[in-house]
Amino acid sequence: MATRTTRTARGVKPVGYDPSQYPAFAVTVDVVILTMVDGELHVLLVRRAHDPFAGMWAIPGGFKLPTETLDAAASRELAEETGVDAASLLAQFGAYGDPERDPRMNVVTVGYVAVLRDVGAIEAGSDAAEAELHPVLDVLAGRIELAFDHLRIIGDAIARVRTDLEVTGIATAFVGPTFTLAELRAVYEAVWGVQLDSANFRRSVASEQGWVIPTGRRAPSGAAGGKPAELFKAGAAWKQGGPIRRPRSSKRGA
Amino acid sequence: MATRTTRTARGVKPVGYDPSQYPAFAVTVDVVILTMVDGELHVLLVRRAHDPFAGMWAIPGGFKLPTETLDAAASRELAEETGVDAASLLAQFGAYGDPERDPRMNVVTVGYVAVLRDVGAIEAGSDAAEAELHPVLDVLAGRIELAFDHLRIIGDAIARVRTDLEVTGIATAFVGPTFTLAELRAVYEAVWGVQLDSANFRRSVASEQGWVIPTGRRAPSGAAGGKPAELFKAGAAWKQGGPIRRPRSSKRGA
DNA sequence: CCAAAAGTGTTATGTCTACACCCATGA
DNA sequence: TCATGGGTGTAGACATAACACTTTTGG
Repeated sequence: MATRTTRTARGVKPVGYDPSQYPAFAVTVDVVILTMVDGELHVLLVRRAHDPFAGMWAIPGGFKLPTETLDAAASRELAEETGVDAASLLAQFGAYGDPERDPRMNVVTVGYVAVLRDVGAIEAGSDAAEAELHPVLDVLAGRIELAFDHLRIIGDAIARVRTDLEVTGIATAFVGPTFTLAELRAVYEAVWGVQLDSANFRRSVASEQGWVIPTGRRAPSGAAGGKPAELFKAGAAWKQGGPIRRPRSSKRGA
Repeated sequence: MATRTTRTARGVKPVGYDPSQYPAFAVTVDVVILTMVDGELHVLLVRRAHDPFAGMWAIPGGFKLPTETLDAAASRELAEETGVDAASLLAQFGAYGDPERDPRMNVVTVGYVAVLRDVGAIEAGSDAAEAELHPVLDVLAGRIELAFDHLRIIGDAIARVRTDLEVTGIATAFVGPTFTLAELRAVYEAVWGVQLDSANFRRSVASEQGWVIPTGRRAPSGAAGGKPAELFKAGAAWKQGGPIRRPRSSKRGA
């Protein structure tokens, strides 16, 4: 029919293509950088120096260049912000284009989440007044004033990480190249807000092959003593998902 | 430090905001419309009438207007394409911005997936040469020539639906307002590419309360006879996820 | 020796799977 | 009455959860 033909010609892609004829947007990439500090999930925020939203906290981000992919833009932003060069840690989780999300112009932003260990060390070397780690619980509870729609973006990032923890091997990104099972378990507990039995956790991860590989070395005990924990490195099985299923009913709240 | 301050001022959002100073992109929304036909997952494709990629198949889409949200743009596209007005069925799953994805201009597109019943009936009323349902297996196998990066986009949409089937209540979107358990089970089997035991499926869905609500009515038997199946409608429990867990090892391939 | 944390063993309780069997219908 | 698909029952395999117990460290 005529309407369908018209729609197809108009809707799928423009036929005549004077770019100025189509609405122009700025495209940015925002990166939610998550890390564990003292068994609690934290997010890296930067303080805005200028209006709009001067003085408020925001997640780092920047413009996509016409010559780079979205993934490359996110990778570049992550490297500029933390010095970490690890594109594999980045996962795209959403796009945001509400008309009023930036008061100055039409901006569509694409959200990426990066899960890292030791952002603290990297970040501590720079001006703490400009970039800081905040507990995600504080952020999600609204106790931190966030610029733009960044509260929503961070919330979506957390939701994504929660399901990715079960479906992908993202858990190993939170820990270092070698880690104890307690460290790995703390990741699940912090992200899901649950308490996992250490004995059962060990069985799920260490008895089946491919998840963790013993290094033979041991981590030093804590200040209060305790048996030194075995150090593992991540196996190949994480490519196909995670060994831990999210408990269906959690005893503790999130 | 100076570098960080500079980065923050530059990276997060522009301070001076002459829009022409920042790279301009066209922003489109593409909708992957999925439906079940004869127990097989199908995707709605439209044939392109003009270059580039004239004659090839593509997923429907169109430009985002500066005055609407991304969700609204997707909703509008879905309504224009199928006549279905159901924003709740739409789920955003990815953004695509490779520099060369559109040979004419810088286009960033945001992918949405819509899961519907009876696209067939709607689509049959219009010109079949312009819009057609194709089995996703054919598409993913590369047997259909697709425009742009639409093969990748469709692949991502399927991957999203596969996990959403376990995590969200999207399964009910494939079936009508009332449905038999065999219809619902066929959704899982088609999307996951597995065979589920009908007896065990019934137990998971119908013995626990909140998933399906009996209507008292029965569906007519098929041509070969058989006991008429009970008709159910979806309960409220689907808001918090699905009752069926994806089997860890599938007997049949996907 | 004592507290603390790692690591092992054991048992009860669910959940998943496979399959046997009965029920209701169209041809 | 026979084939077909809906629906119920049930026993074994498997997974999960809970917790007692042993091991190894720091103080």
